[in-house]
Amino acid sequence: MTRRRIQIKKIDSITARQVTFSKRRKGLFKKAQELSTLCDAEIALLVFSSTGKLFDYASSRMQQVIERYDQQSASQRLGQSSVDLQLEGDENKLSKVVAKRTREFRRLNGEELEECTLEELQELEERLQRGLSRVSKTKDERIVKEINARKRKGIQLMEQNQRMKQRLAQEQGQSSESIIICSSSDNPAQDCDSSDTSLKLGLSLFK
Amino acid sequence: MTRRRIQIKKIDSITARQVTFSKRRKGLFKKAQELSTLCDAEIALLVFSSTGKLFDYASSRMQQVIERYDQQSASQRLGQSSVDLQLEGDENKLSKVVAKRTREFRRLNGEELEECTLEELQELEERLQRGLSRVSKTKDERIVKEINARKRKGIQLMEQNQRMKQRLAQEQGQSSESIIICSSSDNPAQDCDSSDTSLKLGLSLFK
DNA sequence: AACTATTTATAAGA
DNA sequence: TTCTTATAAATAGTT
Repeated sequence: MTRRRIQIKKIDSITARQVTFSKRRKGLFKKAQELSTLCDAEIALLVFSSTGKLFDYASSRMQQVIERYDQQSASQRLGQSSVDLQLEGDENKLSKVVAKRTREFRRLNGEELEECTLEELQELEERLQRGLSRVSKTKDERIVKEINARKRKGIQLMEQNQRMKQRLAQEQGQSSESIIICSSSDNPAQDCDSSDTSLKLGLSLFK
Repeated sequence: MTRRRIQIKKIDSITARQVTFSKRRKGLFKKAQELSTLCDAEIALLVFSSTGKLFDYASSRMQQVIERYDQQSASQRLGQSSVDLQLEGDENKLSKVVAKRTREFRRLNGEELEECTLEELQELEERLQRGLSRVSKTKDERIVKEINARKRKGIQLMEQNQRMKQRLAQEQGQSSESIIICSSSDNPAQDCDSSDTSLKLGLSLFK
């Protein structure tokens, strides 16, 4: 951007890279502050140098901005229907986020539990219990929901089969062919009730 | 920065502000990308417009950069040893970090639990159970440790008392004064065993 | 969304 | 690192 134009690719020379990093970082932070002030925007900027040093700027409290981002991006992701997510094959994104957070959380426990006071441990214990009960409750609700969904779907399919069987019976009465279409029980609800619950703990069957 | 110089303060005109926001935001993001590429820096940039719209850039995965920031800033805060922290009365820092993580974690659950698949819920449940049992175990160990410490301390104190009582008995045998020093039981261990356990759940007694 | 006169940012050099 | 300076890039005001 001056004496001569440069290519935007990693600078080979370490010293030149450091100099450029220093200069451009300063410029970037200035621009961020200006944008925040001029346009009343909430901005967070995190920069790690190649040597690992952290430089950060936030127009308000960093944690506040990050939390706002987490919320926003979460609701953006929730904006799409879960069906779309699954169709796009992105269903693992959420599970990865959850897993990472959980790992982080456990790492924190593993490393720092010894440093906690009794009060902190009790608080943590209570929170984990609350979290666990909420997760368990949601899981149970989900199981019931999936069972019911399967039951309904089964009933629909059975009804369709019944109708088709009747229709075919009429047509085949004309062509005098035998009717062997639906070999399962004639009670769809019972049919679904007796299905193995462990199946419902596998991947959703209707995505 | 062009036709004429401007003051860096909030732009009054809403439309002018929006135009400037759009232009400068574009410039800022470009600069961020360039810095990342040229200097091999890991960068995250979060921008919320005054209307609440989110614009973000991250040189790698946003979550990854934010976690690196959290770690960095946490370890900066926890750089001092926990002993020092306690001596300086900063023992609450750790509890705050723990609390923040836990809040984050719970928020994630709260917002996204509905979107989880059954498998994710089961995994979460298991992890929470493991985490909970670890926390409970550590808490119990801590309680036993503190009870034992109090018991030892009590025995020491009682032994001291015994010795002093004897010494005073000798001296006061000379000055013929009465001996009313220690009014508690002569069994220190039992004395401590009967102390209210709830006391041990309060602040550490020996920090 | 385009244009352009200026201001800013900055690459190379000291 | 810091300064200097020629030049590239960004952008305020205008159309």
